[in-house]
Amino acid sequence: MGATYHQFCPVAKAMELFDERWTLLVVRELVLGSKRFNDLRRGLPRMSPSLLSKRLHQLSAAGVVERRTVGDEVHYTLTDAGLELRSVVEALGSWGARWIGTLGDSDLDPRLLMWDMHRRVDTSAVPVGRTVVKFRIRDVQQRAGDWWLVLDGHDVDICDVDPGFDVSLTVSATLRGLTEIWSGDMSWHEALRAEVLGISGPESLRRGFPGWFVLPRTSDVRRALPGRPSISSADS
Amino acid sequence: MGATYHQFCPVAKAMELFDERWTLLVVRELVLGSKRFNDLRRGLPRMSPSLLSKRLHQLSAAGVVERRTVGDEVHYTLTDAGLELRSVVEALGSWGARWIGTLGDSDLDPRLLMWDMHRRVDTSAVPVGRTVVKFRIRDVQQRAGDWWLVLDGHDVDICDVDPGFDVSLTVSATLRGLTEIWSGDMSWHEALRAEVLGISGPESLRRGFPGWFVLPRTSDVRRALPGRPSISSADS
DNA sequence: CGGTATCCCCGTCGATACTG
DNA sequence: CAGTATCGACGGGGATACCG
Repeated sequence: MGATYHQFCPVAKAMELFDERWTLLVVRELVLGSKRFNDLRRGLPRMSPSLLSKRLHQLSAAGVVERRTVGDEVHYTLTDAGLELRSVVEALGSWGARWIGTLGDSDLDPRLLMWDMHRRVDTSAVPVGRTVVKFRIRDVQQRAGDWWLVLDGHDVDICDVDPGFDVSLTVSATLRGLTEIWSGDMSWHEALRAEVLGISGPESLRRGFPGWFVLPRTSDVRRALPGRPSISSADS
Repeated sequence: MGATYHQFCPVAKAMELFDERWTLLVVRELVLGSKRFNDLRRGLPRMSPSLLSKRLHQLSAAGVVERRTVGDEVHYTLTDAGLELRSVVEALGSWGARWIGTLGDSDLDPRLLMWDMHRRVDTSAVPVGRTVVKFRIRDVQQRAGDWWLVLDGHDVDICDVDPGFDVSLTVSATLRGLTEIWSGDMSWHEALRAEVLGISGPESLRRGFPGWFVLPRTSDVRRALPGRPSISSADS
């Protein structure tokens, strides 16, 4: 499959596996906890199912991934070798967060963003009972810009069609703004002040809302570049 | 050049650069200290010069590498962003050392091995004056199996043709054996006992010889796999 | 030494459809 | 849900030659 470098160096041997497109992103998804084929797909929207299938086979052959049937579900999990790739993924993520400049428009994807947000909800921080957050991504055309996050106990669902529940809170944002919050380039508070973000609903929910999410680890990485421009605030 | 993943994730953005074949190995060479085009080539024997050139351009465009003319020499050096890739290279190298099993025959390369050994000589450990070590890789055909390591002060040269100096020490080894020593799968001592290595010459030199080299960092990594089989010694 | 230029092949990947 | 099948293009990259 992957071509060999004909080198004994362990970096080269490792890269024989990981220099293939998508491979390390599949690992990233598994590190983040996705186990099922279609969940992996949601985290890798542009990847074709056949290629995902192929990569899972390769990773399995390499001893990184294990495929198991659990009840009537198929689970892909990391082996011990795979778990130790977390350090590689984190090193790359930290480097990327520090050194990659402003994202291009084509890197912004509401589906992927909402999928990532939905899986990083801290359910213990959300009020008891059902809470429904409607997201409106202002600058994305109707269909793709409306999302409903349904929180209920430990269940977190993200829908791109109206599930029909009463909406507890409505969040409006630009795609870039919400992505920059999520990336750690801007705080929720800064975004509100800059009006790339708006939250409407009962004050207690509005205040609590930012705390319902655990930002990705890379959001904490100190930026080396002037980087993805945060709101250059004259005050504060 | 490299295709985009259309993802805002910093891992994905980083991999847009590094999922291309050879790219991270070029970075590895720079991390190891090579600066000049033809030195880089020596550490990447199977890479075509045009591709190396292209990769250097790409890395330069990405802000990882800087090309400078120093006197009449051209130097490629890592920028601050590039220097921080050391953590990525080391994470990959450690993972590879732990989890990659036995090397295939096609991963063994005397040229690359001798090049790597030559640049990890601890000149302070070598006797003063000129010392010439002749290596004979037993199982490699004449031409490719004979190497001369010329040590003189801080100068270290490796030759694949007889430079004509008196030989101070002769080392004979199998290609796999010497590679395994270098990889940390076997100690010099074990190799001597197993007779995959032989050293002939004055005893003081013979005894000192192993200490003239600083093994790669990954040689210290604890193996997770039964792995590249070390000599299974009944005794110890 | 420090690269470019060229050429062409073949494999990868993307897209889409389809199946149990 | 969990994949496989098929198919075509496109361009990456290997090899080699060549240049200042």
